[in-house]
Amino acid sequence: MDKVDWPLFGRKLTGWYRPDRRPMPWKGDRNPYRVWLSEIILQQTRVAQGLPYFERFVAAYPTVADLAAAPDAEVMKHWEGLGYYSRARNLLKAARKVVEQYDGRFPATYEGLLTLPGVGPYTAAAIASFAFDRQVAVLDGNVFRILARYAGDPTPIDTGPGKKHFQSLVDAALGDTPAATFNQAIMDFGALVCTPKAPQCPSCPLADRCRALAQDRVYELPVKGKSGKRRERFFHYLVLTDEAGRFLIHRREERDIWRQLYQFPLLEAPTLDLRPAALMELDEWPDWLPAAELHYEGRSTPFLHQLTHQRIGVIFHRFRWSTMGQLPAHYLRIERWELERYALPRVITRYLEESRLTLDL
DNA sequence: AAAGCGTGGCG
DNA sequence: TCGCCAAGCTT
Repeated sequence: MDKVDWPLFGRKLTGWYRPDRRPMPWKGDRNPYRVWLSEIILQQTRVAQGLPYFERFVAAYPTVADLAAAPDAEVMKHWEGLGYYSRARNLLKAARKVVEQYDGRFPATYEGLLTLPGVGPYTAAAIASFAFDRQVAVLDGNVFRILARYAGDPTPIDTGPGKKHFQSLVDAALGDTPAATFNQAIMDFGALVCTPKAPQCPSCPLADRCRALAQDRVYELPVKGKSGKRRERFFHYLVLTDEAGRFLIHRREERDIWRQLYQFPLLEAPTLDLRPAALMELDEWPDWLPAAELHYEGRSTPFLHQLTHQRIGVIFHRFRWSTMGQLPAHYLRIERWELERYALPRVITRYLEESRLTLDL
């Protein structure tokens, strides 16, 4: 097998590249704060989905010092709906670290950037190249796919050795090409030409040297292990209101999805089909909630909430709890309108939208 | 080192 | 409908 001519790959790639083919508000921006913010938002997230969040964060927090000074709950609220909420928690940690330990300035090297929470190899390389002109290549999903196809390389991409292997390939491909341009070009190329599902091979400028295309293996590459099956879960939310129509909520703290987001009291059960009486029989039923004082007011239709590794059936059970008095620690009694001030999982905001339409709440 | 972490769009 | 996957990181 002949060795791949990586310098040629780099020349063709940068020859194809035009910044305006895929406009993004942060493209060409060299401000480390905005580069970092955009890269965190775009981790495992499509540009179209992240874009409004970027605008919102920049407007709310123009500088890293503004962000560092923000309350946790406010940042989580801004992040609401974007998913992977550890990014928001780490965003704040990193902003505070920059302010407190780095005098308000982002580290200007790949290694320095890696010390920030939420900044891994990809993000450090992106910031180092875009904001500080460091000669480092990014390795993201696009790069894996493009290189695996171009080189016809069946090395699995989701293992330690595989990542190291493709890092060496992209390093070779980068060569002396200015890294900011190369990195932007290869990611745009992956988004516009060498796409996962419907790659534009007939019009691809790299087609004449693409080994996957020559061997008709484009759709088999890159190789990755098969995804495990989804965990099934069933959530029963208790929507408890007092005589004034106030709600009971609390913040999720456990190592699980939606940490630091707010929700109604939750019972997780082995099934979705539970009547109120069966609900109260569960071991999980909270001691502080006297079943005799509750007046059942109906339940929602089931919601199916799909996550990458879980499918969650969710039902909201409405109860009137007129004597709602002393609350357990960490539970909040709030007005209906105050709900909007808390960061909520998507399934809960969807329920609230729907129940507003049906006038249930 | 593998598993866990959200949400939405697309074929 | 369903699985894949999108500018990954942490533990």
